[in-house]
Amino acid sequence: MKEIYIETAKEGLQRQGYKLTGPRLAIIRYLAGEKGHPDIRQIFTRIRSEHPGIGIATVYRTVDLLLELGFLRAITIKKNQLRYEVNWPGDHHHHLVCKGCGRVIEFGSCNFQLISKEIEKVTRFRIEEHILEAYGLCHDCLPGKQHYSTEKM
Amino acid sequence: MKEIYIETAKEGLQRQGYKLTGPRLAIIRYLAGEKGHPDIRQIFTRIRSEHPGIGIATVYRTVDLLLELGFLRAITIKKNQLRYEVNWPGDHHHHLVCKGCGRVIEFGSCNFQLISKEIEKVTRFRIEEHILEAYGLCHDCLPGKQHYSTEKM
DNA sequence: GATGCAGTTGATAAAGATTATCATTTATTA
DNA sequence: TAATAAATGATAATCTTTATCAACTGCATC
Ligand SMILES: [Zn+2]
Ligand SMILES: [Zn+2]
Ligand SMILES: [Zn+2]
Ligand SMILES: [Zn+2]
Repeated sequence: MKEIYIETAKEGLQRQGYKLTGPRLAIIRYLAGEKGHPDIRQIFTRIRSEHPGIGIATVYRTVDLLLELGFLRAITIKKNQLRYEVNWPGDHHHHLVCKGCGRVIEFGSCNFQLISKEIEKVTRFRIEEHILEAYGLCHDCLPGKQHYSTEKM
Repeated sequence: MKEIYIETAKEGLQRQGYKLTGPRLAIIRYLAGEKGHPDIRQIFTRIRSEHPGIGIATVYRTVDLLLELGFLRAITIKKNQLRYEVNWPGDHHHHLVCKGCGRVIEFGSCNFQLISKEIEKVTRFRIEEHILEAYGLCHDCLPGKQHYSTEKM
């Protein structure tokens, strides 16, 4: 799976005329093995540990490129902080974020395609992608409904 | 509608112990009459035209406060740029953004609630809100499928 | 394998966005 | 009206993202 992704990304870059450079390969390999949802800063520091010379600008550039080519997805865990994850083929899922502790859970039960055709017809748009994020409280953060006692104490 | 929103927001602020200040009222009134999806900068410049002394920090603070209290919603039109809109009671809608021209259309046919209960059961989260944004091409941007000819010319 | 070149990189400057600080002002209550 | 805590505006400080450009490199050609 991971190897297939790496190969597919490499082929994709080359087919579109982009060079297979060391920094790009390092970023692709790292992302292919990352299970979480790192932000730019995390990607940068992780890559730099085994590829010390890399610059932050290259990370921005490569992440943008991988987004454009569809090898990455961007998600919004919290305001003003984009996070990234591999866009595994056939793995369509979304995220549930706990507003208490920040925990992120993925869920695959998306029913957007049930209404997208109708929306396309009405709006005459061609819908290519969508993002869906749900926010709430996880089981650990639920019980203490301290909102009343601590909010304006 | 607009007046009701303004009154509700004023009451909401006071009930939670926040002062009804000039800057806050100016921002609330402006937002109540805004039909689009302004960002912080737009809110700031609009408010300043009739409330010249206001500082950008106050706009940030007030917008954050209104978000927390549920009087505003944040949406993501494009990467790294939050935009805001009034959270009208009973008006649940989402956005369709054209990747070509940036045009934004709202649609109300959301079916997320059909799966949210199941997700809550499985994950033991309590879901409080969700964001859904669709991206694609509007009718005007569709015809010229110049992607092939211009992309790497 | 050497050569040429366009694409890429890293360093760093520049620009923008957001937050922190703090003296002054203001809404609210009594 | 006076007392008080909250809020504001100016601005410094911090972060984030983008622009610039000389040096470097993958890759095609020979
Ligand atoms: Zn939690
Ligand atoms: Zn989906
Ligand atoms: Zn809207
Ligand atoms: Zn919805």
